[in-house]
Amino acid sequence: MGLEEEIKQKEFKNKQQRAFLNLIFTAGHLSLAQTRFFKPYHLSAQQYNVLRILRGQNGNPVTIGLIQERMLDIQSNASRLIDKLEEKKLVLRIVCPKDKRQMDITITQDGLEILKELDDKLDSNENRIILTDQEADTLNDLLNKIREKNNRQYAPDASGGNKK
Amino acid sequence: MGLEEEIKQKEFKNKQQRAFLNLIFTAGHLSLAQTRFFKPYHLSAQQYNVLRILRGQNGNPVTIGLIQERMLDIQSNASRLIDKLEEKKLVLRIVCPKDKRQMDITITQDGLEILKELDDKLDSNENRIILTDQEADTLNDLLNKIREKNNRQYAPDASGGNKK
DNA sequence: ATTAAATATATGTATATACATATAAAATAG
DNA sequence: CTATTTTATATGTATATACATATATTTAAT
Repeated sequence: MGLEEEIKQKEFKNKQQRAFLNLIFTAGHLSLAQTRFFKPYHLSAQQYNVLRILRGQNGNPVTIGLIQERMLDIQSNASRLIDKLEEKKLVLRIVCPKDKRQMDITITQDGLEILKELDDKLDSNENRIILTDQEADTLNDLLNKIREKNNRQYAPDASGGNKK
Repeated sequence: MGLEEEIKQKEFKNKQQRAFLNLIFTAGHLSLAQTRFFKPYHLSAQQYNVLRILRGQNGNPVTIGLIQERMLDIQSNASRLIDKLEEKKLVLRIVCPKDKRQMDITITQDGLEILKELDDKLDSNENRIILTDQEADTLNDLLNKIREKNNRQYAPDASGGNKK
């Protein structure tokens, strides 16, 4: 079903607007699907993302800042995410002895296990993006292009207006 | 900058995974940009979306349900969104006389004016998706394709697992 | 060394999201 | 016509997001 039917809107200002709305719309769907996928594990997609980052370090501790930097969700509060993961005993957080401002975060055995379980489950579903290699590349390129423009226009401090 | 540099991850399982992550990542950026764009007007992107739906009705009242149906964000709480818009006097909400369960929502003059202002501002920025017509079409098609698969796999009630 | 600036992380707060449940009115069944 | 089911909307609640601000520690300046 095309975007037009889904949101019952026939008219778009131009193809760019339609693609933009479709992007927001589709991402919303995917992110809801993700939320639902992770829910039975009492994890959010973000938390899963953090666990993967940690696993990627092969046991080396990682700071909150580094996690923040690598997260998909740019405004995410890594500190509170780690809180949640720590509560669930999926990560360990200790003060870095070299620099007491920093926290050394590592993934626990429990964390690794839940990741394993999720990976298996995701494998069987990961073909949820059912695109050919070429299509996936095209999509990837188009998204990069959009972000490139977007980054210039909406830099972190560009408020985009200042009405009252 | 490609996704690889932005999230400092060189390895993806496959092109599909990279495209999927890029989609989530890019949408996050766009939606943050939207949030910031609307902030000076004390509106959210969703609220703007609702106002546009209302304007599209040319003065005919619209029910909460219809708004919900047309919204980009599928799980959005139209009822509470209308609350906010009513507080700001941008919409009018009255009980429908024909069916007292329903609410008749209409956009106010204030609502129309703020929309006009935003439209102008958006016009000058709407080229933020700087794609050719052909690229925009391609993107649109790819997104539809993704959603199509996704809809089948993650139907509203498909929990996707049921661990504790 | 002492004060100021920078950095890493945490916390407060207002709003939004996801979802379950409640309330009220209308439609339908008997 | 009364009881039941369905529909339209609202509310409660736990969690997440955006962002401003606070705290602690290190680095730099004088």
